Amino acid sequence: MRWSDDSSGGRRGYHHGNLREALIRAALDLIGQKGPAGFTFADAARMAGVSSAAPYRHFRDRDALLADVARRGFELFTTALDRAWNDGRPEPLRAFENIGRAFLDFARKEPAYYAAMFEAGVALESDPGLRQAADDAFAVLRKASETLCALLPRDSRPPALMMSLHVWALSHGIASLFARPDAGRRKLPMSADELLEAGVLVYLRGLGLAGGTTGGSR
Amino acid sequence: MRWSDDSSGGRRGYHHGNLREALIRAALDLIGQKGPAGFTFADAARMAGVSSAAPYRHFRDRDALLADVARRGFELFTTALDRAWNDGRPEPLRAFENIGRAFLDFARKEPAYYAAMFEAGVALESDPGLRQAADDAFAVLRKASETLCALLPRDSRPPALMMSLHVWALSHGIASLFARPDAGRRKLPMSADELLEAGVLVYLRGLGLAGGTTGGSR
DNA sequence: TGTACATCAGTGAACGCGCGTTCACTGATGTAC
DNA sequence: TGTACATCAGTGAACGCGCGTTCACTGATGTAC
Repeated sequence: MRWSDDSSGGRRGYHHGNLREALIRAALDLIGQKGPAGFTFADAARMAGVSSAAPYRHFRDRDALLADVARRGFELFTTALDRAWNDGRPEPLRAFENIGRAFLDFARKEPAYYAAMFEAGVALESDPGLRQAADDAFAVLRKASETLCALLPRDSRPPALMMSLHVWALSHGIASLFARPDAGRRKLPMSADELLEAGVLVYLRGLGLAGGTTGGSR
Repeated sequence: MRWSDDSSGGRRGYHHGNLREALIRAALDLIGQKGPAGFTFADAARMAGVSSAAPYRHFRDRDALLADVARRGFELFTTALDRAWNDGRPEPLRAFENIGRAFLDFARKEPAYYAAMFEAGVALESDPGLRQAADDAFAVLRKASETLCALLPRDSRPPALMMSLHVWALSHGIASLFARPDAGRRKLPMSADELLEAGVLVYLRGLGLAGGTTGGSR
């Protein structure tokens, strides 16, 4: 056991003390700068201030490190979504929209994690717990969808799984097209947040879940 | 001028005759096999059967080749979407759904193009005409959205641009999560096509555009 | 119809570079007694 | 409290490899006259 909070790369002698963490932080930095493809094992070692052989004490190879980053990303993602949902408070519909905002927020504020999770092509099997972590994140949205569905009369309830897949896909689509660092690929008439919120509202209205008519009354 | 249809790499002597095309085909092959990150200039040259210096006669560098692939991808994409829309025939709503199917179809059948277009991180400025080609593809969806919007009474028309962005994002989200070679990341209770069609229907209903109530009547 | 010449699209050898990986090693740490 | 020892997490040198890129070159093609 050791001081687990050796802030950013400062060596304490021969032993690094927290190389595993330092490598992960380095990976995040590098992915943030050059994308998941541009990240190399050697670079991460250099950034952590160790020799290029050192990382092998902690990760089988580059992919193992990436998979670990992705897993952690999903864990943080789950926490963020769960906090946004807040058990459906103050009110399911509003809480549902909060999930959407949290989704985009995460993509924007943690582009490196997001890239490792969704764009690095990491196989979900490459790390024990990665698939589980990804499933956990999705489960938040699924649970929220179920809560919303339960508000409808029993004979007009859409499948909650389908609903959560739709919202998940729409959120990811908006995030990856419009809320990433390489954004500006297309300039929008509104923010990504507004776009997602509007989309989810229209969708929910289509399910009979959100009030209002089509017009401007909001 | 020369026989432009020298099928797949067969040299005809000292001059290749169609190296530019052969390199693009090689790039598509390689991207299809190993993803856009795994594609290298040298590999493309090898696959086309020329020395590693030859590609420089046709492309400034690797990125220029990728950008060209992306541009061509968008051109094919535009054609596919436009054909699916078919000027709104036989009936706008059905034609609109055909666009969605064509979108996923393209992602599935041309994963290499799709990756170059949406996942390779190619800057839209890196090729003259790339941005235009991307805009043209989007314009098909936009035009279709406008046609649908025009079916609504003037005072309850949603902005067509917003509508097309929603459908574009949903389509891309579903394509990139569920309709790619690396799919199986999550197994679905329905096909990607059905998922997208259902999503678009719910969305359109939310706009007041598609008939039916929420229940199972379809 | 032939010849000279400009142009073009290739060659192949060479270079520097950085990556991934292995290896025997060694300094630091923790622990048994 | 001290000492011997096992374990662990690093080093640093070395390797093979493939990539990107440049260079002077040369074979093929097209064209002017």
